[in-house]
Amino acid sequence: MELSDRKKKILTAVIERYIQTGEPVGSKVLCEGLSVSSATVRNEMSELSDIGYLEQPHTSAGRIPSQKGIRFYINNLMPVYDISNADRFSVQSRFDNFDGEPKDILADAAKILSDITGCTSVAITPYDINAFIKKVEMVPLGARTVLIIIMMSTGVIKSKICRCDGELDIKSAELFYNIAAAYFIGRSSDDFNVAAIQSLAVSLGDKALMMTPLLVTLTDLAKEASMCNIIIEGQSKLLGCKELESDVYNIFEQFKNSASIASLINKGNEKTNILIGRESMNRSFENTSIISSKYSVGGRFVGAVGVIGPVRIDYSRVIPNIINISDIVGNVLSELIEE
Amino acid sequence: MELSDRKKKILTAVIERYIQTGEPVGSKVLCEGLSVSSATVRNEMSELSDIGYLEQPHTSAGRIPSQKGIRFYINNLMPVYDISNADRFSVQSRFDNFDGEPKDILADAAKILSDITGCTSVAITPYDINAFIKKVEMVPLGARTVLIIIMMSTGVIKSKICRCDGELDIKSAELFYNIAAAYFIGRSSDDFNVAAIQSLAVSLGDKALMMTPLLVTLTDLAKEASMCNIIIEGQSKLLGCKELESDVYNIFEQFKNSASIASLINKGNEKTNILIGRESMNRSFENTSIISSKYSVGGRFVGAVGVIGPVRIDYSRVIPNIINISDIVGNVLSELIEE
DNA sequence: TATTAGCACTCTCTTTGTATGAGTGCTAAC
DNA sequence: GTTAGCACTCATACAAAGAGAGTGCTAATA
Repeated sequence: MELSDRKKKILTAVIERYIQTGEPVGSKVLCEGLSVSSATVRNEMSELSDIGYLEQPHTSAGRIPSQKGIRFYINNLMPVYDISNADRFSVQSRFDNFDGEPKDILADAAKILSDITGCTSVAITPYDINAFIKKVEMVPLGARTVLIIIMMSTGVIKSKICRCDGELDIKSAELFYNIAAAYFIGRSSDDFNVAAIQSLAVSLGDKALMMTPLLVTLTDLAKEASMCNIIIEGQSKLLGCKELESDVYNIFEQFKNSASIASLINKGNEKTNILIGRESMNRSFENTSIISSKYSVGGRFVGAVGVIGPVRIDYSRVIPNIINISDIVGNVLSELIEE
Repeated sequence: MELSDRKKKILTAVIERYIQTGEPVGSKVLCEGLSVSSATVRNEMSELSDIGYLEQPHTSAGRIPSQKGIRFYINNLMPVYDISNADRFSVQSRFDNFDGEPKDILADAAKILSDITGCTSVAITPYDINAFIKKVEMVPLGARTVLIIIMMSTGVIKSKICRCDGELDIKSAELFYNIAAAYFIGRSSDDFNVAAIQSLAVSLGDKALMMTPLLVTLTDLAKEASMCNIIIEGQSKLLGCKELESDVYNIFEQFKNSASIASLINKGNEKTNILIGRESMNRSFENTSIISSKYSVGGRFVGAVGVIGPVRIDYSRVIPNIINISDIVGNVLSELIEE
């Protein structure tokens, strides 16, 4: 079902105009740019409607692109712009000399992305199924209070306070570090469970009481540090979208479900992923498009950044910006891990 | 301008019914509970309108309370319920054996508060103008990467990654701890500024290059740990409010301005604070009520929790719940500091 | 055969008019 | 001081009419 050049031109014009204005597009305004009469345009549009690329809100309105039409446009018609070097450097410069944890980098990336695109943005902290614990540290903060710190191979750092039943002496601290080195470092959080920790604790004899809270906290930390976090920025941007008015409550509710959002942003194996409306298979997002781009650390995709906006989002402008930021995030994170 | 008992009864009835239904209240429904005719009620309501306690959306509608009327109700008429012991213990139990940092406690408190009240909730992490640095720690994470940890007298803990120009040896680490003990611990973040840190760094001679990033990071951390953070939970609850429909975008924008929200929640010197609509002196919140209660640590108010909802919020139910949670937060935080 | 002008048709949107009903304010009687 | 009665006001719902935008179809044209 190959489209004629003229049909492609008309479909492109309808979509680009609709994205710009949000209004249905009539045959009259289109014929100007095509040097054919409005009747010809009407005939063509009628056929584009027949194959499901355009639809009519009602008989006497112009045409708006269907989600299927937009999909065709993105796959076949959309001009591929790249962002200017100026824009690229301007974003890059905001990450120069970055000092911080992965989640700070992604929070910044989400903020920048939301500013640039005018959309709600989402970022996922690095998640790697092969992630393992790289380092465990413990810092006493009070007589019975210690801060346990964990660093993952992904660069994720987490810390948590732990309160002990008694005072922590040097012997106990040494024991803790030995256990961490023997049972935790180099392992992934899937490798140990509550039962394993308990049997480990029991084997410690009179030190069990002292060690148990520390080991439980460490186990919790490993779990938390292995989970991916999602960061959402610019939620209020969705409130301005008229076509999302009835969805916005449900969308905000969905935002609380990190796993669901993460799976939408992280979908597929390709670097860049575009979900148009119902393609997300999620009722709350049936009128939104979700555009995301994965970032890689050490040659593996470990997370993604993206935006959520109305279906009539400016794809050709937004997509290269998302890719650019995901590349930068990947680079910054990679440098972070190397050290 | 003392109101007659009957006027008080009528004002109370109008307000409580309006809070429940959101609809204007007519004279007919009111006369049933008062054993007078609707005409009498009308006369009384007319006078209550004259003094500005009630208003009419339009001639043939019933009356709704004005913000002034609600203020009078809260100050003089509202029954003061207390929450049941069952409710109190149920909330208390969610904080038993709490392991975590202050901000985790407040995040939990905000979540619980939002669940209980059905409103958007806000919590402020402890802020104390007299706060000082209690402890500084440093943990090496990589050859050139260290994590610097700071603990404030308020119990706030913050950590930040710092990248050094060279490898950190034991001598440098010792020097860092010495400087921290001499210049940072026991001081507040206001006591040092960039200039002071720079002159300090210069005085270190050949160690300056090594120490500067560490000291800059430490200074940043002290600043961050001294600032109060605000936590907002259940934002989407505002989307359900019809009377806030036109304000919700502006409200969400305001939520990004931590200082503005903090000042609203932390207003005044009383433990409990109620801002009805325009009393907040903030256009975005002219149709919302903000109810908050300060929590104290060591006998001083250092933060607050509260809710933001429509002016027709169920004050008599919400207020005691907020107070209860603020008390619990104060207790949990106080225990945390003691250690 | 592809294109186009012309025209009837459809449907939304806005305006106007009318009826309904809830609730009020006022007046005169109790 | 209280109340019954009634005229009045205003929002809301609904129907009818006109304007406007855009279409689909048909017949003429290149």
